[in-house]
Amino acid sequence: MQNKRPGGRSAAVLHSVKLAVEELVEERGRERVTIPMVAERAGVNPTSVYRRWGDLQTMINDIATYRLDPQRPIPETGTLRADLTEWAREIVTHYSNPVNAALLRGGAASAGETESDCLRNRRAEAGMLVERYGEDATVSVDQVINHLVAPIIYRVIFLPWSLSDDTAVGLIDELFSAERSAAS
Amino acid sequence: MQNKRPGGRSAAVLHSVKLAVEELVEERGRERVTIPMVAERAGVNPTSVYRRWGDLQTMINDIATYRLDPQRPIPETGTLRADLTEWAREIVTHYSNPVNAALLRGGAASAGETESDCLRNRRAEAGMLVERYGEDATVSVDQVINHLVAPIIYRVIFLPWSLSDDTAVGLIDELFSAERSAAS
DNA sequence: CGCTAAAAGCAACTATTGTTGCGTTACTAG
DNA sequence: CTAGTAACGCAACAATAGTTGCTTTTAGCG
Repeated sequence: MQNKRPGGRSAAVLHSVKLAVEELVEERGRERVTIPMVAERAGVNPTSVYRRWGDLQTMINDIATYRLDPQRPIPETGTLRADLTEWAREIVTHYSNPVNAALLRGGAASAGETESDCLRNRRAEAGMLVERYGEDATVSVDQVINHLVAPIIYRVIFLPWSLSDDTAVGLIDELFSAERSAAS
Repeated sequence: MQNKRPGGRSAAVLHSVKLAVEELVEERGRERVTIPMVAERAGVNPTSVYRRWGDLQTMINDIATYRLDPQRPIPETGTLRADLTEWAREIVTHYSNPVNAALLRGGAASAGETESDCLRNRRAEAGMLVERYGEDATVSVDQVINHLVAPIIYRVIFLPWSLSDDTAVGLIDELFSAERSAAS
């Protein structure tokens, strides 16, 4: 994706490839998408795609990783609980979009092997949120991963129909219910 | 996989294909395994594979689904907590094997689209365990999914190095810690 | 502007994947 | 044991994926 000419034609190509990947992954599932297909849909020469990304794996992962903008503002309401609630709702909303869900499932397939992991940014954000409150934090990062992130992601991947708007708040309620100690 | 001649040569083919898939998925990750590759490794004609399963997706999913025998005995110790502990340890152990982890990641990729979901059996077992104790159950199936299954599966897929022998007991401790009410 | 080189396009090619028709093997029912 | 047929193997073929060398366009910079 790094590119010494980020503007003009390159940008246009990138944009249309992105769009094509998203459409195709949603339509057919990641497993049934190929580079020639993407190139045709994007109105771009397959060679350009091969040369920029090398293979499908890399390309889709790359596109998936940056779909939820890592630069976006992170909730900052004053309490950890409210921050996490806001943040979790955002994630649920994001993955309620079938495109994003499909990209996540694709990312899961290559999670063990490649460097790029499409949830890396999410975990970094969780860390920031908790650490912001230092000693006052009543839950640990591990607890956030285990009982907030994991259930959401699990459901997105395997039980997408079980997600609803209040999935996030339900999980938060449980997470904070017992004012549990921060041991993992 | 249904086959009107389950014995003899067919069985041998099935067995060697299974083995080949497991080896290759572990070696190269599911995304980089192809049917011709599997056939060659198995010492079988590619045509046989194409005719039996149709495509890679179906084949791998089929093989992954039955790797943790659905017929195996389910823990029955007398208390829900002990049963779940035993059961969760089994799952962690199972997925600590890189072959199984790789197959799971593969299954995730096609979870949204196909009928066959390689965790279906796991969820059925969770239901059985909890329902066995009826009203006495202090945790709900949903809680087991959210706070026991989900964290394990999430870590298998995205953070395999973070799994250890006591991951299961840690999660069980948290699940039962507050004698939480069985609301989800 | 006008250079320079990075990135895109094109075309010919190779390699791999997937299909089909047909002969062969060998499982299973009787 | 035998007949019937399901599943396998083989070979030729078709379709698709990926590579390479070269030309054309054009972003970025003085």
